[in-house]
Amino acid sequence: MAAPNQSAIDKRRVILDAAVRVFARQGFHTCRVSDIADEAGVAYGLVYHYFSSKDQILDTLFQERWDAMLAAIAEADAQHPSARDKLQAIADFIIDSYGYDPDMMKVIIVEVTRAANTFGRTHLARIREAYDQIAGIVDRAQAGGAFRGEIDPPFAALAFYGLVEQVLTRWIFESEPVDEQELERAKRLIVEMTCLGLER
Amino acid sequence: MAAPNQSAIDKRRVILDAAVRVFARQGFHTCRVSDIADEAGVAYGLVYHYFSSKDQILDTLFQERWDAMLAAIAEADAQHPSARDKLQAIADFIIDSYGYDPDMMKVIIVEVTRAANTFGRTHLARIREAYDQIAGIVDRAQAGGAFRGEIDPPFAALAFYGLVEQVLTRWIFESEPVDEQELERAKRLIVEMTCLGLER
Amino acid sequence: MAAPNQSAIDKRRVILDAAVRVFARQGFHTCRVSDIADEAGVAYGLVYHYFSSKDQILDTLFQERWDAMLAAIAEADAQHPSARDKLQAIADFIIDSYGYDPDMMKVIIVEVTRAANTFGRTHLARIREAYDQIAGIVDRAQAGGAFRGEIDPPFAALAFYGLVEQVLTRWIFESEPVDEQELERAKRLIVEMTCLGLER
Amino acid sequence: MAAPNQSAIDKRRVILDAAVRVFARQGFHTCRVSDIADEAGVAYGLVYHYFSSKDQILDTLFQERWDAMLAAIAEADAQHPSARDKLQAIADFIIDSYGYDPDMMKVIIVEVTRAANTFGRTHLARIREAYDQIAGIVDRAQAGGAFRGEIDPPFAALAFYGLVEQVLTRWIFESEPVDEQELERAKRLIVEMTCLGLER
DNA sequence: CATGAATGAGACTTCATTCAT
DNA sequence: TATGAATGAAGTCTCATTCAT
Repeated sequence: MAAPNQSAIDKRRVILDAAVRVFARQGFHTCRVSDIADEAGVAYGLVYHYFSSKDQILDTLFQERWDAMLAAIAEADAQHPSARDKLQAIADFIIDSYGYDPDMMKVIIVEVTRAANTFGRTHLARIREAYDQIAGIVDRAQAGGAFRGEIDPPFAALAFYGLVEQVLTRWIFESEPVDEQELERAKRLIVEMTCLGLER
Repeated sequence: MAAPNQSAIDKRRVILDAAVRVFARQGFHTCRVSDIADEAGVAYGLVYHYFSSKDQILDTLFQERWDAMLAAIAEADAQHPSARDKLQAIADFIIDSYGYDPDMMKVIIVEVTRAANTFGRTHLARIREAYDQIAGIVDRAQAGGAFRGEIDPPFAALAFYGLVEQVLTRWIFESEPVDEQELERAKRLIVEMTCLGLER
Repeated sequence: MAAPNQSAIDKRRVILDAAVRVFARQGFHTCRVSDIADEAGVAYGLVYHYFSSKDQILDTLFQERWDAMLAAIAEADAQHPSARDKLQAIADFIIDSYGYDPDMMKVIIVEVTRAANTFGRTHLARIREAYDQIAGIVDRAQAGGAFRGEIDPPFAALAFYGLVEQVLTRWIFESEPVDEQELERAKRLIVEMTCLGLER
Repeated sequence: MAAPNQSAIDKRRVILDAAVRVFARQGFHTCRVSDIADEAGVAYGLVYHYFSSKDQILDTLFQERWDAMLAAIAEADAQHPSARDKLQAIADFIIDSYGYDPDMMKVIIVEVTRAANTFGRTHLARIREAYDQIAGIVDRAQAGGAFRGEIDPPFAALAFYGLVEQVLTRWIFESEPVDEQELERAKRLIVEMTCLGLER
């Protein structure tokens, strides 16, 4: 009676977590709301008690995840002095996120991008924020002389994030789970590739 | 009855072209087969005379486009001696493809490449071929000493294609059309970024 | 725990009154039980503490109102000697009821009649009682010579009640509230029309 | 091949006719679209090929019927010189309509005319036209001296139509079908009551 | 008495696909 | 080749009702 029921199972959370698994497994368009309810072990109608539509579940998932992403980027920017270390921290965060919850990352990458085309127009601005923060890091590194000035920062952000996303996409399409060693190798190569390029 | 009607409007082509516009505008899952028929100006049933299903229309679109893509990569590899020029030719081809038919590229990227669960699965092997060809280019450049050996070729292919796709994705979700100058700038920066990296 | 809470707000009454407003505003079929609870300012489940179903709320409303109606008719019949005055008293009661609580009358007229078709079969006998009482008034007036005998009493009851209902229906459909003067005019005309007819 | 398929069964018509029976039997809100499809003997989806919603079926039914009603009133007004004969012709038309297709009249009265909140609202203006035409008949009869001037015409229209509707409503809620003799009696009494009133 | 989370049957509507002409 | 009516499975969402607290 003193504390709000912390021990009680938060059904909303249960549904959200189940949705991640179902979206990852079957895809947003292919799965049914009943699949989510079944996966969560709750009654059909309860999904609509907490969410107004199937779309809103995906929306919520994206928002939660993207908030964490933006926070991590800000944190990376604040913690590290060198641009390379900042990018490394961001890459680490995203790659570790995949290691921790590959389903969630699959949903974010596969479904939200697709959805941005139709109902997710709202999220575009939020997604852009991440790019802008990364571009800011590059911009300041160029000003400070650590990065060369030929590549304009927004473009550099595309390259960095594009590589990260491509790595995740590759993992997503592969059937086998990714081991710790592969995660570490990816973290290192992403930053190496971004900072040094291919040419000797 | 005598000659094969070459002059007659190729309805199959008309339907395919209409599908590109409709898929780009509404998304594959959101549009109806009747939308395609309407856009093409043909009767509902005719779509099913030429295609066995809605999926098959997208399949056909992807195959046509990806064949062209693979041919262009092979051509780029054959025509140019330096790895950098090869990559430039590939980037040029893809960027120009977008300039020529942005709807088509939008469909390929949004509806096929990202459709990990449902659609993309089918075409995975074919998509992989493109990566492998690019990786091959890098591999040979490393062997020849033009590229440094720290980045393994498949990973480099991810970086290159990831950047290209990211640029297109940005354009896709922007409302305004992209002008010629922007196309040229992108072509240059993609190769510059890939080959030289950010660090000075 | 000691005294029966007379001063306590009678939640059952609150719910019933709220239901009248909600049914009037949205219609019985269109509104949700939660709308009633919201309007009443009580918890969802409390509605089901006092009523076994949504139907039963409408039932209760009808019964309360129709009891009053039958009592008023009996009273009118008892108080006045002339048939015309009896009819006038009945018309006055119904019209004044509308003036006092138009929502309630709207519900009775619009929803119960509709409902009679489906679940309200029960109320038909009770509704018939009102007609029968009015017919009885006419019958005795014909026997006493005040009314001419050409119209059989049950039919006359239809004409009288039909006119009253039609007047209310008109008001119900109109958006603007009805003023006192209009109420009085209707009372007068209803009886005039019923007793004297149109022809000179 | 010459004539447009006149002999072909008009499925739209079949669905409409089936809807009348189903709405009359179960009520608009209580029946399912599948009930209509079953009653019509067509596939579920065909209902939606011809009508955009369940509501629109009822709309269509009302419009068809009310057009006939307005035409009949206009015809009655044009054909007969005396106001009493005009009213008689109108009463005849409505009563005969019930005799011919009681289900249709039940639907119009129970589901549309009384559906103040939701449905009727849309058709209000059209319904009003009928009242206005009847009021016009009364108005001219008063001007010509055939009717006395104490009752204002719109009010007289309420009385006339109210009685007709009340008679039909009575029949609707009685279980037994109405015989020819009863129809004729009603026609006569409606006009008699309206024109002469109850008092001697 | 009071609360509102939980249940799940059921309705409407959509739309890919088929088929008779 | 071409048409569009016809089919019916399937999915989303609603909401009356129950129940644990």
